[in-house]
Amino acid sequence: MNVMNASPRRKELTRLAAQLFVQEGFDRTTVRMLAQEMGIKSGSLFHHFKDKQEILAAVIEEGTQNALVIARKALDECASGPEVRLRVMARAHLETLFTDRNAHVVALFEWRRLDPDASAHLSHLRDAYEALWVTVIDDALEAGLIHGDRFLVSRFVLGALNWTVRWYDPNGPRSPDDLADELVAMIMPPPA
Amino acid sequence: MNVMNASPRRKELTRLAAQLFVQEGFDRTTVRMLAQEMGIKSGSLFHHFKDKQEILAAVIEEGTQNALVIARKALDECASGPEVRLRVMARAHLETLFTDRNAHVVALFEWRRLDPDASAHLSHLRDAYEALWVTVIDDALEAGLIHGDRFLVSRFVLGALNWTVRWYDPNGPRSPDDLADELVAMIMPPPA
DNA sequence: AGAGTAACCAAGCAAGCGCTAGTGTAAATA
DNA sequence: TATTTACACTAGCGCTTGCTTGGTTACTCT
Repeated sequence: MNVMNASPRRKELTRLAAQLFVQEGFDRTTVRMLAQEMGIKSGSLFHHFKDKQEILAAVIEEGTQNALVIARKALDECASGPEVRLRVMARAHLETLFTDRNAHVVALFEWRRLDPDASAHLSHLRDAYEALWVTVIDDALEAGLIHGDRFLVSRFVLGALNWTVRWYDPNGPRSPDDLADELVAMIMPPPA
Repeated sequence: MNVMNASPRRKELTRLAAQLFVQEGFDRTTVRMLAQEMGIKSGSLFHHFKDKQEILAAVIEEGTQNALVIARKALDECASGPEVRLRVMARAHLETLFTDRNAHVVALFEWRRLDPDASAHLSHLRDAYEALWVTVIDDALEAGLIHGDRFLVSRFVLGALNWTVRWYDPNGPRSPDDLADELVAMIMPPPA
């Protein structure tokens, strides 16, 4: 088995796995299906991954890692006021959600299939990402841009954004940025 | 096999199945697990349900049916203005979501496991429910209570509400009604 | 040339899967 | 009283599952 996680082959296999996990769901995706999609035999799969669980963990880690990087970069590039930062954060969220769509759908809907160890490790990553959101929401609240309970507002906003993967069509007329702006507009009083 | 769907025994079995489906996920729930939870042997299960698929369909149908009834009743009982109707609808949504929690979690996260026939049948039920939402949102928009695209607003609101099943603790200090009110407050400009 | 290693394969095991067939039994119906 | 119906049982078939084993190929580095 390949001990190091960074092999480029492994990364490509992880991408393919993400796609299948979304198409079929983790439980219905067999190691034989995964292998076929990757152009190898099922036995060879276990050279790259310890077991099926580890493939799932790799998929989720990849997606969450990217989300964190993109969000941090987006926030760093704009040192502007809380309104812009809120919009930028929402845009960054949808950007990751739809460029790494497969990985994120897996992270959102197959998280519970992770074994406890992997779940604990990945929870830290996810918490780091959500912490970014909380600061942005806090600033917006303090500036009087939005109103309500900080905890509830962030949950509601993240829920609305995450749920987009269930209905949004990236090939439709609306861009992800449009979506983000509309959501921010919805929770902010109209410009006087 | 029991042809009629309305047997009280079957209804109880459906409730138990919903619980297991939430705990383990549909795919990981075996007919043997279901049978044990029901206090019978796995073979006996197929006297009540044609196959495993039909159990899933029964669970989802039960939940969606109830949601529709509760929402209609709530709206009928208040012929008030659009603001109250919006609040009432949000409350009704969360009320069903947490009294029939198991069934709804299954409906939200295992829908794709339905075979095409069952899915088509149940889609009509779900569409009827969502149609209620659209009228309520439309009225609120027309009254100038909220602003934005009718399609996007309803998706965002439903997303925020549905996502609560992932983080809300009914035993915590906040009631579902509080939650509903906070969400409505979030998307409405503060009272002048 | 020889050693080491990453990537792969064919074959198959043990366990578990959904589901069926056939039977027993107590209560409801004729 | 005879027959049907509802519900449960035992036993197991045919198949798929995740994963292992033991070995081969192709490439790189010394």
